[in-house]
Amino acid sequence: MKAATIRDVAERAEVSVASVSRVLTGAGPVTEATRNKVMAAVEALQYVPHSGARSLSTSKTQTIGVILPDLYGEFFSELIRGMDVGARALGYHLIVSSSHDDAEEASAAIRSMRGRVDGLIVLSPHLDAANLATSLAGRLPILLMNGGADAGRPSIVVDNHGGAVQAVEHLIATGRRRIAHISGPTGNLEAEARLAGYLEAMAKANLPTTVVEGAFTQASGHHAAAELAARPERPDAIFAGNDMMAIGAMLALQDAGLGVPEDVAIVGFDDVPIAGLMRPGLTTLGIHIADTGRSALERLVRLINAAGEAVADTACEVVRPELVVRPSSNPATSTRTVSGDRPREAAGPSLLKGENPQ
Amino acid sequence: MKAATIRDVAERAEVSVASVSRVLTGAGPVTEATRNKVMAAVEALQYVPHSGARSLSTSKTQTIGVILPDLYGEFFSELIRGMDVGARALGYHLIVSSSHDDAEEASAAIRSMRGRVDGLIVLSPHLDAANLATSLAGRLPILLMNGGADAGRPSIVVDNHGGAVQAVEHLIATGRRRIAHISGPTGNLEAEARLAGYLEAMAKANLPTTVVEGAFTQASGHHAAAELAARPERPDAIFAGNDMMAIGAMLALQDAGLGVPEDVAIVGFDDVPIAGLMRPGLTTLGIHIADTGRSALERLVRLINAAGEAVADTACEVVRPELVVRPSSNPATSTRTVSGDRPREAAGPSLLKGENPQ
DNA sequence: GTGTGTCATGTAATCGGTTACACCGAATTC
DNA sequence: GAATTCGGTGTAACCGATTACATGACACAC
Repeated sequence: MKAATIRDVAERAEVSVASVSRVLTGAGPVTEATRNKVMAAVEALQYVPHSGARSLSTSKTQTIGVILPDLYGEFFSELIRGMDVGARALGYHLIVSSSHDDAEEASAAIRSMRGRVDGLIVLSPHLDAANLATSLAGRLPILLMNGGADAGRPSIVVDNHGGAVQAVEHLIATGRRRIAHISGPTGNLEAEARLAGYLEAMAKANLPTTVVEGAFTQASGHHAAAELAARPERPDAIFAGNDMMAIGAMLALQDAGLGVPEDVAIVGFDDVPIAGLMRPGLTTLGIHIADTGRSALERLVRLINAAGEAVADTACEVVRPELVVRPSSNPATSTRTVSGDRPREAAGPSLLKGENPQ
Repeated sequence: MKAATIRDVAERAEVSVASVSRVLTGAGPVTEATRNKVMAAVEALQYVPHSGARSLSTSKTQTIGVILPDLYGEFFSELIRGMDVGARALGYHLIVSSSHDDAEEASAAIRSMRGRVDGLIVLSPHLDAANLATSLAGRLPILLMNGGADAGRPSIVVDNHGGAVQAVEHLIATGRRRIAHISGPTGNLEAEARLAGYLEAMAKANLPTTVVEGAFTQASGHHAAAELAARPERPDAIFAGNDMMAIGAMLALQDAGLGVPEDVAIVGFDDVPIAGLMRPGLTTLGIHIADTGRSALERLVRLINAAGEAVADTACEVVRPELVVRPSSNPATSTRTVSGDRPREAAGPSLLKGENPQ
């Protein structure tokens, strides 16, 4: 038994396909009697419009594509969660595509989405991918979240530089002087902005800098911190380029018998959910990840609806991270656990409460 | 400038639309010369076939829908990641839909996917949603991962009962006797199977049982453990229904000044990535989440391709969790950190290595 | 009673692909 | 040399919706 089409419904309801369509889309005038007949037939046949056919005639898909480098790790899963919430609320579907290691793969993914989506959100740390994206996608609305402020294109970026400065200034204010940085991979725009912020803040305070390159992974943070701990001039603080590296670093220091924060203070970046669960809780720069995802999606939908009109929205929205101080950088609270390290439930400003089963 | 259609390409290449289609789909015979002309035109016009139109004539979308209750938490994000990897490898797209609080919403989501997907993977803890799904989806291939062994339908379930028995037996073997269980929410099939396993193993060992109901969230685990810790007959071990509750419980016990595992041992379920990062590392029942997601997707694609043929695959595949012993249940290794608590990088049997940026 | 405007409805073109079928020229077979 | 394949190509029908336009019924005004 094949699925019912609009003609089957029309036949059963003894009306024309046009009337069925009008009832279903809500456009155009129909009598109450017709509506009832149609609805009854729809019910009886379990009819659901075929979205491919609909998209062919309306050239709308009610679907948004999200291009990610990889959805490994908590940052992206939180982001997607926020987007999903936004999409549901606006009646959109979400199609995700990840694991693009290079610009080539990313642009192939973008191309394969033609006719499948009404707009794209692109998170790509690859420098030129953004350019490729714009050239390839034709007139498809695109929202960039690739970390570089690409003027002239609607985009959302995190103030990585400002966040890094905050982190360093916090460490200096709590008495640290030998502050090392574990950076993200070179070539990644976010990583470079955070590194630049670190260097600037250190220079301003006339302190010497130490940088070890990591790869945004927990393992690389572990490795980098182990190396730093072994140096004769061991740092008394580490600012890591993201939380996962900060966590790796924390475990490495603890494994090496060093106290956090007594011997070495640690600050991360992102405020992923795990950050508050570590002991000691991790000081970090909080971005309301899910909220950012949601508002990104909402903005893209606005762009889609405004397509063709005077496109005033090419702004680059900046998300300013806020410093979340936890025991990992705060000697005063080091030994005993401090409340405020389970903020996901209590204090989190996330509007998006979750059931969190499993 | 509108996007190019197949007719534009045909015109520019001076061939018919049929030839263009044949070149692009790889079906049917074409001369090398024709192929070259077509490819040149495709290149020049930046042509990409409109997938809505294609799906209309072939009734295939190369897209798979995933229905989740909510993608909050690490379990689901890992699962999606695995599915995404599998989908990419097979040339499929992934459309996710989450946050369905009840059977009503879930079935609405399923309905809205008609014509949009070639098959569905449904993870729904709602008892009757499975039935609804089958009745609503018509002939759409569906793979159930809803936790109940729904005979006659292809499905994948975790051996929750067996895993729970393993957890309890491990605790008994390491000398614990007053073993409490923090269960998942009633009505959730997985939670109930784990509870049943706990009760059975305890009965077999002639030990008294203690059960506190949680909600699979970290907060509920925290709350439950705080209550247990305050009881006169404080348990010497806690088996939590999942890792997030186990983590909440661990933090609560530590906040109450109790030692883990000296005073109370803890075992979780799922082996989410955080589990190995806690101090002490959390003993848990490991499911290779991403691998499971990937193989689920691969199986669904097989089902899709076999549609119509003798449908032999209605089996219920069982994933057997394996006990991952970490310090939270192992007094011998309690004080000093033990290697093996960063298995994600080194020992993890996950085939799916990730870049893990951010 | 005729003219006019409104409203509900039906007919058919259209969106952009795929593909059954017809066709044609060249190679093979008798 | 005529008959038979057969590989390559083009024409046009079709997938299932939306929607411009035509039509028909009916009410109201004159």
